[in-house]
Amino acid sequence: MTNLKYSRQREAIKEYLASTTCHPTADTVYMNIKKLYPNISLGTVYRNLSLLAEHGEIIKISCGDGSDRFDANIGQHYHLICSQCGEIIDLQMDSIDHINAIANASFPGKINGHTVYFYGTCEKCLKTEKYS
Amino acid sequence: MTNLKYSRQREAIKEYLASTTCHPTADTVYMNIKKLYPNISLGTVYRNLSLLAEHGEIIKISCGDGSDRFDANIGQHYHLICSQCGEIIDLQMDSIDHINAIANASFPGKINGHTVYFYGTCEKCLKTEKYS
DNA sequence: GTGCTTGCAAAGGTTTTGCACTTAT
DNA sequence: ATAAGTGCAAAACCTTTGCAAGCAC
Repeated sequence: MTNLKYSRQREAIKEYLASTTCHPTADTVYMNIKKLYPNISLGTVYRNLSLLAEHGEIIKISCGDGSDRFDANIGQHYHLICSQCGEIIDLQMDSIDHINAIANASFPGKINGHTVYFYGTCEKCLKTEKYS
Repeated sequence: MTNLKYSRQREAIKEYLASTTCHPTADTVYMNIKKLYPNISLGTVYRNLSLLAEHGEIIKISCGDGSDRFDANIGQHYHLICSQCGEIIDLQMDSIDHINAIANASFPGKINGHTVYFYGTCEKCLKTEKYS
């Protein structure tokens, strides 16, 4: 974990991520930062997203749909992946940290964390759904 | 979802997956099926793994480490990803299905499933760990 | 000045796809 | 006979990396 020296590009990436709740992909971040810094390269975006994730300033979401996504919200929260539109939506919900204890109960190793993705239908898609 | 016609290759893939609990990648499946059918192509393996997952005969595990993994155990169970050796281990544990209800409680859409990956240290790595 | 950061382009790894041929039904 | 499956190779896709130049400290 190397030292971080200031860079405008990284700062812009952080700001952009903080400004949205839509969990963009690296490419989406790239497209948006480009508006401000037209010369930024995709490699720089990837490098900074990795660095920021490594330093715990952002979260990397790998939901297995091709590209990873990124989230500046590092507080404890969970995600819903809408089966219809594919969007990732933040869930406000009670803690489910106790599932670690449940998993640990009969496991000979040691569990210290978890990643959860919920699947379902988001509010928007539910409203326009053809089949109730 | 197309009809499935019998094929030796697909049958071999199913059998191989059923014979192991180690959650192989597509490439590992390919290597192993090759022993039986030396001419099988990687494309065929990918096509069949997708088909089988689509039909619910196997599960695709995307833990975000580069390659997807596959599992013939389609019963309800969870996985631990060992932070030290990277292996994926099946967890026998009580149901945590109630987390859907917790997530649903204050969500305006509809939740009907979840994917959980636990992180920690497997038994083997725990034993050889330097720092207690 | 030193070392982290950048842009660019090339390469890497994983997965998908087009095509002509083969096989199951 | 027809539609699904196959092998092969190329392409697509996402991400990482080597390098020389630039910038922060």
